[in-house]
Formats: sequence, structure tokens, C-alpha cells
Amino acid sequence: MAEDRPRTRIQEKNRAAILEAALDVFSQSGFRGSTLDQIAKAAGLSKPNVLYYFPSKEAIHQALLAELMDVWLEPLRAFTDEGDPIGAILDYVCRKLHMSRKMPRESRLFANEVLQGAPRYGPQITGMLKDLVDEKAAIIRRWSDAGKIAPLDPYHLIFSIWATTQHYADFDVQVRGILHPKDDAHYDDAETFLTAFYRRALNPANTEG
Amino acid sequence: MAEDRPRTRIQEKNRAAILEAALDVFSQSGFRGSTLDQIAKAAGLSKPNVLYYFPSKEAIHQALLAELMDVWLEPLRAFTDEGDPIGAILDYVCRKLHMSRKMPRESRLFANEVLQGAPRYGPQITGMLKDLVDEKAAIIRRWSDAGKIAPLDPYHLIFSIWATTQHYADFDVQVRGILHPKDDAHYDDAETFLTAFYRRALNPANTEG
DNA sequence: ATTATGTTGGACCAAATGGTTGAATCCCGG
DNA sequence: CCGGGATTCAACCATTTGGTCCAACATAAT
Repeated sequence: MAEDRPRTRIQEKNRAAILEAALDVFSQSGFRGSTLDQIAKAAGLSKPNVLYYFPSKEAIHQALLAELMDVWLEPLRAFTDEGDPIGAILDYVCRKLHMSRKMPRESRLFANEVLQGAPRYGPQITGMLKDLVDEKAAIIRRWSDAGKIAPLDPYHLIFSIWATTQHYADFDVQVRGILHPKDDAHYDDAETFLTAFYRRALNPANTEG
Repeated sequence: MAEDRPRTRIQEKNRAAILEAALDVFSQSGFRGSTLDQIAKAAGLSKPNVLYYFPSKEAIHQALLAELMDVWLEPLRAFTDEGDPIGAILDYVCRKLHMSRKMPRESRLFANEVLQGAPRYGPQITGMLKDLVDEKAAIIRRWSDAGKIAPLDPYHLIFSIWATTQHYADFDVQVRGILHPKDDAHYDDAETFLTAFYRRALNPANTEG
């Protein structure tokens, strides 16, 4: 059940190298589209050596997902009802966008997994994620009930934040194909857009026209 | 180069059955995760028979993508500068959402393709898609320049529409895991949310607070 | 009926792939 | 420097998979 932590320096280094390589490969080709040879090569190890550190391809994927789950959900966990409601939501938007910018592979890893029906981590994701989302949605609902933000469905608001921010990582080639940005420049524009966009939509003084 | 249209009734029927089956399989498992056996079985044919109608797995995928491209881009093509600007944008949002609802497999097919770097259709998508988006973005820019809608980057606005609407198809399991909707019920809520959301964000009389 | 053409799938093949074996090599504590 | 555990990988294995062959079968025109 519980993962034994690596003992030696070598184990630590190689486990890390394998997970790093696997993140590259899995995020680019999905689980079934990735091969142990690709991962081994990317990690600079032989295939049997990779399987010396992990019992199977499946296990590598599992370990990756488990290891990244916490960091992936951190922005949502950090979302609290302290301070300015709109500021808190904008902050969450910016954090999520920042994660897409700095961790696009992780975004695509999860996107691949969910796209294909979350066959490997579905229950866990759905279970703990649902609880977390329920909790944060309740906060948002209180804000809109109190008139501090516009009256919008909190669940769909959260979905919209996930969608708009992760889009820049998951559909990277499409975004780049259309904008032809220099490196990451378009992320700054995205932040400007999303900030203005959510500010307008959430401002309780605004109307639907 | 040009695809010969099927000649006989049998060809038409079997080609259609294969493409339908392939849509099921590819959209669920991605290109590399799908096998000819799965497609053949889903189509009710033998594997050699499938390859009698299409020269390769690659060709099936190609044909699917090509066949669906038009219908997939139809809502964006239908987006014109006639009538009420905000109405036109909301209309586009609703059409896209409707497509996610009624054609989730198609959405996931394209999502899979783009997620993995659009290795098979990248150039075409990017080329014609970019032109189309440039054209529609220009329309939106004119509107915001004229003060008819809020001043927001038109490209990122379009991305946000793609992201928020396709999210319901592409991340279906996650959405369902969190909302536990009866069938498609949550799509109605999504439409309510997105309509109000975009109305508020686009209303030029509104401020960012 | 006969012939030519279109359709079908069982058997097969070569390559790719997840995983195993075992012997060689490295590394560290004593 | 020695011994035993940790590490490494060439060779190998079984299965899967994209694709081919070919003989049988259906169909339609003459």
C-alpha cells in the first residue's frame, strides 16, 4: 500500500529520472501511446533497469499521478474565504494559469487521463476532488448569497476556471498555431484577459445588460 | 489525393460503419491506444475487411478527422457580424455547448489529437483554423473598438469559449464525478451559467469594479 | 448459366512491446 | 581489500498489433 521511500542516493536519483522521463513521455503520448523503451531512453537507462525501480509501466504512471496530485490541487486547497472574494477568485485564476505556464506537462498528463475516462485514477480523483470542490463551491455560494460577487453557479464557475486556464497547456499547439507567440509571451496576455474577464463577470454591481 | 466516394451501397454502408466505430474507439483511447481489432469488432467486420475499405489505421483516422472538420467548425463559420454583437457571441457559445452535448466523441477526438501535439493534422488545422479565427477575431475587435462590447482581447475571448464549452465533453467524467447529474441535466445549468457569465463580461456598460 | 467483379475472413507474418532472466559489475561497510 | 548486497543490461520470451495473402463467397451484367 504505502510506497517505500528510496533508500540509497542512486535509487533516489534514478527514481526521479524515471518519473521525470515518464512525465515527458506520458504527457505527450498518453498511457497507451507511451512505451517503456521511450521512457528508458529519456531517462538514460536500460529498460530492465527501469523495471528494476518500478514493477511495471502501470506502476510508473500510478506513481507519477500520485506524486503530482498534491501539487496539482494546491491552488484549489489554498483557496480560502479570507479576504476579498473577487480577489481570492482572481488569485486562484492566476495561480492556475501560472501552473499551466510552468507545468504544462503535468496539465496534459491529467488531461490525457481524464479525457480517456480516468481509467487509472478515476475513483480517487473523483472522490477527494469532489469533496474539495464541494467545500470551495460552498464558500463561493456564500459570497454570492451575501451579494459580494455576482450570482453565478459556483460549480460551473470553478469548471470555467479550470477550462480557461488549462486550455493554454492542454491545447498548446493550437494556441501557438493561432497566436504565433514568442515563447510564453501569450501567457501575459492571457492573464490580462482572464483577470479583466472574471472581474467583469463577478462584479456584483454589474448587470447582464 | 482526392478521396474516391464509395460506389456501391455496401461500400457506403461499411465505410460509414467503420467511421462510426472508429469515432467511438479513437475518441475513447486516442490514436495509439486504439487497435484495428477494436474498430473492426465495433463495426461488426473482420480486421481484413476493415482494411479492404481503408488502406491503414492511419487512413481511418485521417478520414474521420477530415469528415468531421467541417461540422466541427460550422458554428465558428456561422459567426457573422450581422445583428447584435453580444447576441452573436452568446449564440456562438450556445452552439458550441450544444455540440459538446450532442457530439462529445467528436470533441474528444479533436482534443486527443491536439493534446498530443496534433501530429496527424496539425498543419491543416492550424492553417485553415488560423485564417478562420483571424477573420472572426477581427469582427470582435471592431465591436469592442466601437464600444459595442467590452474591450477584451478577441483571440483569448474565443479561446475561453472553446475552453469552457468543450470542457463539458472533454472532461466529462470529471464533471459527472463532481456534479452527479441525471444524464445531461447539467448542460442546462452550464448554459444558464455561461450565458449569464458572458453577458456580464461582455456588457460594455459594466466595469471591472 | 457464366463470367467478371466486388466482398469477406481465417491463417499468417514481421515488428513492436511489456516484461523476465541471469550473469556481470558497482559500491559500500567492515 | 574483501564480501555481500545493490545495480546494470544483453539476450530472451510471450503477446499484441498493424498489415498481408488467398481462397471462398456474393452479386450483377451478359
